[in-house]
Amino acid sequence: MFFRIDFSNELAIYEQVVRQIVFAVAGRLLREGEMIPSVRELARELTINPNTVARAYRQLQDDGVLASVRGTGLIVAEGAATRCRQRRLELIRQRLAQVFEEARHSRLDAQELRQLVEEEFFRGEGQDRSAGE
Amino acid sequence: MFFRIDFSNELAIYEQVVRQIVFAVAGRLLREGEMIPSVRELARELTINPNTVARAYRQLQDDGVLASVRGTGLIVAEGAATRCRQRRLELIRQRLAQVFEEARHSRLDAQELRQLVEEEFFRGEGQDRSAGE
DNA sequence: TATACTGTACTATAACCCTAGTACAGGTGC
DNA sequence: GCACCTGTACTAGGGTTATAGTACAGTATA
Repeated sequence: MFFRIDFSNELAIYEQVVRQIVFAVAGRLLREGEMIPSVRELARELTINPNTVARAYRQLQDDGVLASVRGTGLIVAEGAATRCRQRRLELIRQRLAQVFEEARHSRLDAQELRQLVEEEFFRGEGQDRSAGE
Repeated sequence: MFFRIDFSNELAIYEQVVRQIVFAVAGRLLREGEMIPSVRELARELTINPNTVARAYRQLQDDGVLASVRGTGLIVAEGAATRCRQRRLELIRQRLAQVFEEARHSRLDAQELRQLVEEEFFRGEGQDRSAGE
């Protein structure tokens, strides 16, 4: 699968799972109606506790991203793609705004900030461009 | 003062305080040798617990950013400016890398991402440019 | 029917984060 | 000396996160 957990991240593990599934649906790595990994399977894969995965899945159901098929598993809900795309944009925008605000507030030189942005934007360019859309 | 706490932020409060002081020193809003707000004063101002501020200050001492003057208070340590500038760059770089990686991994269109970056970069341009350096 | 898989729901424990309150040694200024 | 400020160090309790383990109803498959 295409999920990774960053244990040194300040974000809670279950939040990372939620976020990555939202992003995966937004990027059509997961399609509407498609089944997602089971609670136990994903937990094993990420070496985290099944309860933590279950918590993420429950929240994603509340958000309308996932839907339960009794006794079988969870699928990507109908209409989730559009919603996730919207949410992905908001999340990225929010992060960018936060970094820029922080930088400006501490009077980091605009040009220096600009240069940082350019460097990081083009770093890793050409990665994650392989798998067929 | 120039500190603000975002209670909805995933970052722990004491971490936010640490971060903001590092950034303030980097941006010369706090100069070496200058006294910083007392534990109780900052706690009152931010409406958080003095223990939380004390914890942040203790960590900043361990990091060599602050130095204790017994019975009087805490000052910005000698040599802190350079160290904080370095750290600010790393922190910003890290955040940018994270956002870009996330966006690319979910196959957000490069141009769309680029546009988001431009929008947010120039939003708020002209703010935080007032107080005299 | 039996087996093996789903999600879901519990209890319990440990580690943090934050708050609240109290206490004390040390410095400053009247 | 006295009042008032400083940092620092405790105890205690509540909330969240993550872990471990157990249990059960529902579904698919052989």
